[in-house]
Amino acid sequence: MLDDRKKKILQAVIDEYINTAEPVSSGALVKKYNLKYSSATVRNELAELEGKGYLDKTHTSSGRVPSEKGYRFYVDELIKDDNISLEEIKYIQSKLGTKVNEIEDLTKIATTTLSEITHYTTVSIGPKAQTQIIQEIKFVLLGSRMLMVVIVTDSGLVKETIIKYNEDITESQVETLNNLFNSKLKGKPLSKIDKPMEEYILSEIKYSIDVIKPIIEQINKIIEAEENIYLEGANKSLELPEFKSLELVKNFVNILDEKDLMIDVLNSGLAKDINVYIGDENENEQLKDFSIVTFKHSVGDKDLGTIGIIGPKRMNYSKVISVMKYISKKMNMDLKMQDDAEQDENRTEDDKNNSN
Amino acid sequence: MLDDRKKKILQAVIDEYINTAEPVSSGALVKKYNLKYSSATVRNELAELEGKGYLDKTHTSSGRVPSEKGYRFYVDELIKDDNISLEEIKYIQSKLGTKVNEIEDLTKIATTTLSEITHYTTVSIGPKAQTQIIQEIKFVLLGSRMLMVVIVTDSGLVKETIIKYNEDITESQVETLNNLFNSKLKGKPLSKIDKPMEEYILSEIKYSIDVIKPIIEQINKIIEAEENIYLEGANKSLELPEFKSLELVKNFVNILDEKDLMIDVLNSGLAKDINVYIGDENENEQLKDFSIVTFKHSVGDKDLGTIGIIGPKRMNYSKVISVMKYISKKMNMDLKMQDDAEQDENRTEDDKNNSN
DNA sequence: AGTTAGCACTCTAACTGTTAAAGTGCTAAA
DNA sequence: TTTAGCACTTTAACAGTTAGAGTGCTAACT
Repeated sequence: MLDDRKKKILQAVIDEYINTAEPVSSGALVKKYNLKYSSATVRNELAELEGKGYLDKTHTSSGRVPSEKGYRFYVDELIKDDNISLEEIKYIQSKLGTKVNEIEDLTKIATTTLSEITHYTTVSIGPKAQTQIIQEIKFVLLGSRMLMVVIVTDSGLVKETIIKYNEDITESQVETLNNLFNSKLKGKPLSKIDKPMEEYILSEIKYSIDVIKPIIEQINKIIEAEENIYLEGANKSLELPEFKSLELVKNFVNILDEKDLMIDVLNSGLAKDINVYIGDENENEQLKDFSIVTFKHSVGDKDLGTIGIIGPKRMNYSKVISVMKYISKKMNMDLKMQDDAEQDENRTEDDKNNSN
Repeated sequence: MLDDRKKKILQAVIDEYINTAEPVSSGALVKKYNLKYSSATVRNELAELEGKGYLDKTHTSSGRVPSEKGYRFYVDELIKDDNISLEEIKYIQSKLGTKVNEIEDLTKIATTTLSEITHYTTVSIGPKAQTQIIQEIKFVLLGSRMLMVVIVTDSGLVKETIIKYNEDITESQVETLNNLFNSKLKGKPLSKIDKPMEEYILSEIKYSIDVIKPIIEQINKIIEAEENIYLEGANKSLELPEFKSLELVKNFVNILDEKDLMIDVLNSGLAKDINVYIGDENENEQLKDFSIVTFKHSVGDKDLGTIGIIGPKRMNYSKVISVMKYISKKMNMDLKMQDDAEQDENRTEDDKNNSN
């Protein structure tokens, strides 16, 4: 499609524009990138690249600026090698190396680290509860009228909620609840706590509907609750030259404030890969002046959360993608190790059972 | 200090400025507020008010703008009656009327409602953990290597955390932990889980330091963790005319992003009252162009969280203070009722005991 | 053929000057 | 003590000018 010289010039234009945020002139390209052609030749090439839709101009006599098609080509074809330094790798290792007890904490640490290294605004959400498999449901009595429900899923996600009653709950009631819910729901996906299930449990249990009803309600609430969004480095973006426009700043703050929007975007990405949405490629109208890069992290097919970067279309895609790739790999390794440890645990138990 | 006419004119200037965000001229005052003096007389009064420091000018021939001293006088002396409509009262009642199981949820609802009614940005934090009294500590085994610690305090705050082990934990160990921690810590403030306590527990318990150590660490982490801040309506502020200045917008976003700063401000307010900080009255340099209004809500002397509004110095103090007062009263009533119910519960039990 | 020097042309950004409108402060009279 | 009247100040908006940056095109060169 594009010959080598055009590719090289296109890459130079985009690299330069990402660096300087100023329209790139033919003269500057020749000087800074040691091109062995004159500015006039470069001008002809630039005109052709513009004709093909890879570049734009801000006005008739201005330098060139990448179009969205240009950025897309750049992301797909032109950035090849890893753009991550040894210091950055070490920093990531030190941050992700700290022991955490809950997956969400690891996600938060990764989100913060990603923002620190790239200097962009990052967002993340935890795993989608609905798809998780219930490993255990535990009812715990706090005082005499407060019941805590704890649900543990197979990927180690822990969700808990509290129900307050106007009458006392006894330990034997709690025992019954534990048995009933576990026998019925262990191994099922969380989304299974639905209407038929509710009716079944209500028919099964011997005491008052007033005890069960709020439990089901409350469990459904935490399952359906949109994952809380975690945001880091909103202020960093504002230092970028594109945010000299008040309009854009307001749009940006509005986007970050509208949590459902960010949750949708994070959820829409494909698993097992890094997703790049440039400007108009975003479904939502509000996002058309921004680019978003996301990745889901998971072990096997278990969704463990999604992390994303949002910034201007003039984003340092090469750095962002490299750092994300590394963080993604590192998180996977950490979780794999943990998973293997659990496997070991199971195997040891099996061995014990066999030797008995 | 100020005669009645000056007070009246000062109030008119501030009311008008809060409405229009434009410097107020002598002519506009006479016309809009039906003053029975000519603009020339008003001009003389304005000049005197300026001389006394209650008003400022943006340039020699401009209208008047309230100074911080002016706002302070306005807040302390000039706003008297409640500025809250029946619709607003009903809306608050409907929002705060929904049943919640955890105090933090009530605080969040109140924060959101406050933002919706005032159209300002609101922030809140939960109760300070350190001062709470431990009512119960419960250890719950999830699977065989995951231990959950749940702490319930006297004001109904529930904190929980998870510890993962590399070896199995038995139910009897959990039992021992429950007995030991409860016998030692029940009725003590959360802050009491300190070094001497740690050593005592370690000396008392019969098994490995590897089990206890992470528990103490993890408990300390959740106690010392700065309360998560809850933010609502950041975008609403940006519609205000003061945020035509890019500089101010960036400052504002930076402030909201710097969570420690907001936490400090919320914590610094006095209990049992509404705190108003106008511009330079704020300790922090970054806040000098903004005003902050906060209140703590509590039952008795139990701190249950703090809610605040942040906006430009040209804030509708009268509306903000009225709405806050009402929400504060309403929250207190709700919690009082709940408290009374618990009292009832205890009394009923006492009665039972007595009748036995 | 492809490349390039040269030049006319375009557009922006910064600045200068001008003008109308808004508002004050002051003086002198009521 | 109040107020009408007026000179003075400042802003904001608009128009005009200019220097500089950069392009596109033509014609010459390899």
